[in-house]
Amino acid sequence: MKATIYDVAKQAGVSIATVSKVINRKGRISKETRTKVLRIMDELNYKPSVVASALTGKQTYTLGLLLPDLANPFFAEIARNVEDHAHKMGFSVMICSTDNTLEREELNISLFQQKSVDGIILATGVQNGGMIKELQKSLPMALIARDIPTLTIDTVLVDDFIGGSLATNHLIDFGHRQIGIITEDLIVMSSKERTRGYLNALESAGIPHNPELIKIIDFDVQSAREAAGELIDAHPEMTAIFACNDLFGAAVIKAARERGLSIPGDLSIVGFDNTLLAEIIDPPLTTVAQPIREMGRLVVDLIIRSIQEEDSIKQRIVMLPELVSRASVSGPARVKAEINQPSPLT
Amino acid sequence: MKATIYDVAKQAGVSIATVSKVINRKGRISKETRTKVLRIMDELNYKPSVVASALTGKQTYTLGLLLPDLANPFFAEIARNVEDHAHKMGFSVMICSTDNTLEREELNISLFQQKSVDGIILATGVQNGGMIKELQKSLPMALIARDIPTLTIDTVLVDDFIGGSLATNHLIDFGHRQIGIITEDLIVMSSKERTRGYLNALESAGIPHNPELIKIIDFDVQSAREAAGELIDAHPEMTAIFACNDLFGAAVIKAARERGLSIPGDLSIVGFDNTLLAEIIDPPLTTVAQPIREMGRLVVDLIIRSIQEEDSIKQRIVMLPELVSRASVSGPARVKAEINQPSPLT
DNA sequence: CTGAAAGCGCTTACAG
DNA sequence: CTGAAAGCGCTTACAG
Repeated sequence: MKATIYDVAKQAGVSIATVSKVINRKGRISKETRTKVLRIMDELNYKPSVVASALTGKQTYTLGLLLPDLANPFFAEIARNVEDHAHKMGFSVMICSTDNTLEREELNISLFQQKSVDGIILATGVQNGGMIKELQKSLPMALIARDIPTLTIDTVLVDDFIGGSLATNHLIDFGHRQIGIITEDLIVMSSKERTRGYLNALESAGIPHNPELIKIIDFDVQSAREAAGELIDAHPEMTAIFACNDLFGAAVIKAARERGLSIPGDLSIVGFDNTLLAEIIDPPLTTVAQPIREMGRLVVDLIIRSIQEEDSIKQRIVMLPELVSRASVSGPARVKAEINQPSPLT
Repeated sequence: MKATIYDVAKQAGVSIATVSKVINRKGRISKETRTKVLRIMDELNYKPSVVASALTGKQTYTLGLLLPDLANPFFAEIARNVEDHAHKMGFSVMICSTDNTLEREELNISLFQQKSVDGIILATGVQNGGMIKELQKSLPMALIARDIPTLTIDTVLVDDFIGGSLATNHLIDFGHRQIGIITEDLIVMSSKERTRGYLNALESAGIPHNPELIKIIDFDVQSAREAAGELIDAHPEMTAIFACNDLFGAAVIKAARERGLSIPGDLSIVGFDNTLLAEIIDPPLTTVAQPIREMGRLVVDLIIRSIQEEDSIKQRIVMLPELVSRASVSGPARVKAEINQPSPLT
């Protein structure tokens, strides 16, 4: 029913080799037969089978993308941008969510292999560097928004340490001294770095850090909300929270409001990622922006290069995050009050 | 380098036909050779090539999913659930965003065909029923969260008319009479139906509807916010808005807050979809829930059935939406005031 | 410039 | 129960 290369060849009165050549613009073909073959292909609505040509040693022109959870806005935006640029480069993308379990990760990678994807992009937190190292020999891989420093592998990510500093300094600049942080498990590299950035910013500002102000939680909105609540209840002196992603930021807003706190009046909040969420939420969330679009474009470029060139030089592209100032941060109430009072010194 | 069926056959001292049979559990194979082959397969870490077996007339075990925008939380959640159930059934899924343009839609469908996907799930608003009808002959298709009533095609969607009524009646029950609506272009079936539900609810309650309270806009958050602003500014008598999706609902909240209105005190809002957004936002958004998880499961089941059975009976599954009551709705201020005043009659 | 033939890694009758 | 052979729809040397 669907036309094959044989149908085209027969109709055009040439061999399938010739048809193949005009499809792939390879070898020398006379203009006449080329146009004729092209015309027949069009008439028959012939589309070469990717699976057949893949079997002959060519590519499948599909990429695998592994991420923790497609329903998470940050990863959904990553996926969208990877997808867009991949399409532009002639690749489709197969997407799998792993919920960060090693089991689903291995399963899906093995699936990708069976389906002969040309390369795999990982946005997921495998700690299993050994496995990846092994796989990498036979299949191009790249990391996005993740880091496995021990591996020679194409990587594009944001400097999370700087991001954490940026967020914390912003708060410090506004006069905050008691700053809480809510972060994911520190085995996740990006969380660890953001937390390091937070600690470093405090230290640089000469603010002693209080370990009790650090909450490490699982990645789900509910725990974020509870953690924020506990933090707020236990530390009335705390005037600001750095939430290590926008989802957590939203959760902090909720917890604060439930306790009758106004934002930013009673509690300032800065998030991370600059997803749709930060924009849409009320108050709009001040956050550290990852250049998601650009990052998506870059991983795709890296992996395609590594697909097309044997032994391409691996790169590690570190983007600099930027603070996007919105409405969830102000000076702490105490400071405000001081400012409003006529200073005794004037 | 990667082991093939030949390697396994040689190692096991059998023919490739035999290996194939043990892989596919077909034909009669002695227990001994089966275990032997299985052992060798394991030793060689052999995984059958899906592309080779696909070429032999079998399936590719991949599904295509076409949606307007993966970065939109509603569709991201659809994608996640489709993906999950597809994996459970042994299928991978290739995802493409179309931004609802016909051009990208056709392009991506054609791509899916070249890659020999086993079936296509459409969550996208093609009006091009003719094309789909044609394609359907050669390739199983199913619709999710979309409707093309003129087509005999597997479909699972929510009853948008009832959804619209539910939302509006909820508002009416709370005493609202001047209810605005913000909806996408009415050529999108679901929007049209939700709006019909809204009108019908008003009519049933004997409330004359005011055409000026209906805002039809493009699908983007910015226009939603502007539209909400205009509605609020022009109609101080309006006490509630039905936003045809949660994203719009969030935009309405913003617009209202910008104007110093309190929610739900001054303005009640109900959304649609019950995405993560509705939960995370402040105030939590009362909304009409689509059973996204269930819907994802069902389309996958439908399309797989239609892949496996020639001429399967097409189904159209209409789920009933449910109102999820949260904090964005209360009685209108006027009514509240009356309630609070000692009634002159007592 | 064009074509015959082998081969990619499987599956599927068919024969034994 | 097992295997030889053809075929799926292409591409790629190689010959002419």
